[in-house]
Amino acid sequence: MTDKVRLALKVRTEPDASERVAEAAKRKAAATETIDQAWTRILAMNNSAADQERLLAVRTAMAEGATGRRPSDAIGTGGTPKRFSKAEALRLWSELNERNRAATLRAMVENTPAHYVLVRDRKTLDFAKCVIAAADIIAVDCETFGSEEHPDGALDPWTGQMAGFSVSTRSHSFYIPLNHDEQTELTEEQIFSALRPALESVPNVMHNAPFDCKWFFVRYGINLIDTLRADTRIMAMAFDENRNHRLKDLCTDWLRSPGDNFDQLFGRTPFNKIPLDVALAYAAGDTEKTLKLYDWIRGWYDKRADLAEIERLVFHIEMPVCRTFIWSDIRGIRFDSAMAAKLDADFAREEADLQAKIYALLGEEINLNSPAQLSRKLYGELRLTDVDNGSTGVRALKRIKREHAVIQYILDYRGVGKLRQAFTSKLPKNVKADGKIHPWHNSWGAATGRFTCSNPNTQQIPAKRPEIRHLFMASDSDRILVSIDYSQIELRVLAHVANETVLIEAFEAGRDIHSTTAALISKGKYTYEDIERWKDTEGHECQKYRKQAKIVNFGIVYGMGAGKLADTLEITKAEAQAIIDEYFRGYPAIKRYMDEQHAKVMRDGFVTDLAGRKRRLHEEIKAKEKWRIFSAQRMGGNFPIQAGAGTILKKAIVDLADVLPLYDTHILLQVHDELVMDCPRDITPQGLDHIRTTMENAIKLRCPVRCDVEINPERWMRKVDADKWFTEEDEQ
DNA sequence: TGTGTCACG
DNA sequence: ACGTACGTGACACAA
Repeated sequence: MTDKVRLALKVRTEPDASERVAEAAKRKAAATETIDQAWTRILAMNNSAADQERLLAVRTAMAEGATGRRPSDAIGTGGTPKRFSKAEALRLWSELNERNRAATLRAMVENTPAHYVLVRDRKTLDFAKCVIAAADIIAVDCETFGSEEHPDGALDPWTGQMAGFSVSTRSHSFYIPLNHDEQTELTEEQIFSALRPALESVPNVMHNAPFDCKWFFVRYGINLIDTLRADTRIMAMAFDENRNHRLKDLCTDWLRSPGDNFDQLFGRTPFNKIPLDVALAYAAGDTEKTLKLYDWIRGWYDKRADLAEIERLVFHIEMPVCRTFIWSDIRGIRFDSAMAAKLDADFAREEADLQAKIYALLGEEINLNSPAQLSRKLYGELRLTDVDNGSTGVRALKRIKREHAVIQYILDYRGVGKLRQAFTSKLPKNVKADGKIHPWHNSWGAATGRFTCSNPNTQQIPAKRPEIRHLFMASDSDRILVSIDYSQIELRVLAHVANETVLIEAFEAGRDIHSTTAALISKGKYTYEDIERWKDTEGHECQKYRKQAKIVNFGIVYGMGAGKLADTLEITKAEAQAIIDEYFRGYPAIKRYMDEQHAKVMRDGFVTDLAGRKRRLHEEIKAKEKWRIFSAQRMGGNFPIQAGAGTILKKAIVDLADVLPLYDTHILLQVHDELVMDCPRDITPQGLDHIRTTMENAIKLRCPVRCDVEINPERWMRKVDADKWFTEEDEQ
């Protein structure tokens, strides 16, 4: 028997054996486990919040005798008892829910409060108009649905439809149907001509405002953005960034009055199929709760003086930024679908070529996108060195590149496959009828206060391979894309919060910060000037030092230790430790800062950034697993830096609101330390300077803040020299 | 639905 | 004495 065959047998037989053992254990457990023990086991599993809630409901229902195991579920094949599983419990929940649904809906309709009003005729419309116009604040929410053609339309104002919307004042809650199967006496025209003035003038509050604002503007041209006072999701984020922020759950936990759950009530029924009396009871309740939640949070601001900073953050930074990016997303960014198709075809051909080469080398057609299959092939059959527990990630593969010719092909295949799967073949699907991509910026998506972005995520368009970014274009031939990014903003914030004079002086002198650190970790072997002189010389030690310094500069911000640094730089742990020691010796205030932050997290349970944004880690520091506590300390060190950098950019966005209109310029995208804007082609150097200095002066630090301006006529990241651009423009 | 991988800063 | 890289979203696979 050859080794290869023996190994193949081993690989195949082992899981069988372990499966048999597991199966026997299960049978034994089923024979001995009581239902209470089963519940303890299931509830201790890593369940999603929704599942946990459902499981608890089933347990209660079981105890009350409202449901129970079916004999067919309790007995397996051969008459052996089957143990009670999570899947079975969730099946029981579905059954219970289905049984309860009709009754719940009936009860909801019967108990509809008297101040809920269904707007279905002239009289109720006039009443709604008067009540809304007289209100000091309203809550608004819309109900949407998709179609056969656009199944995701319920989430997409560019392809879906609005079933209706609800508006709450402090006295009444209205539901105004627009497109229900159940007809009313009113047309969309009648409804909006009556309500538009009131809707657009009274300050409003919403939960997840970008969603509803976009629907109203894109579908009906109703502008609720300029009068948007608050988004209760953002207010909730400012109160507790760790929890989920669904309206229903916030109401349950904070107002102690549970909200209705759409899925639970309606399942997959599109909202336009919902009877109007049910729609009223559900939708009017949502806006009423939103307004109550808003008042509840405002109440805390009034009660607690220490929340003044949070209140300021919400109303003077977050809400203006949120409003700006609702407009940005509505405006959208032009996308070159034809070029994308061409690029996609090129990538597909390249991918097929590589795949053929790989199959020839492997002698078998495995699925290369399956980590499991690839891992078995490389480490099992081919017996290549498994450097990272069977991982087939780039890092592991790069290290065994010399062992087999196929590795480089696999890496290339991965690279081109990623570009095609994630970008050239997917981005065109996000293009709407106007030829533009309308991303969803979530201005407080991350716990650190950073933006997130989705559908598509324009923050993760490749930067190293610029051809994908080139697909994003200026809106018109007389306009250009201008991208302005903060230079080394996180390291500047670090210099500021740590008050590290060595770093501050380097920034003041305009020195390259990686070269500064490179000189430092070379232990005096090279000066800053040496590094700068030799950094681009292939193979020179200065180049190595600068490369290491760059990784250390970023790594320290993340709380990187010697182990990870050694891993990344492919040096010994002792060498890595020596570099870190040298770094902290040269930047003593950074060491002090990190120690202070770690102590602060452990003492207070939270840390703050320069605008009072908080990261609460109370639960983490109480964890019994050491790694979670270490992780919390790293977060404590990293948060003020990452959040601070994010807050500077947000403050800049607020300040730019008064500047950009002067130059007919609009923000299109945010990529953490960068803003991509759409400008007139004839914008002046003075105009760009004004925009740049506004960003640089957004928040004063102990060191200067600098931005770089890139001029991209037509395509993102296809930049031209600014001086040349302006002199040539003048000649025309 | 969770996991692995990989794109970004 | 020991030991640790932060924050995201999207895709394909495997169950």
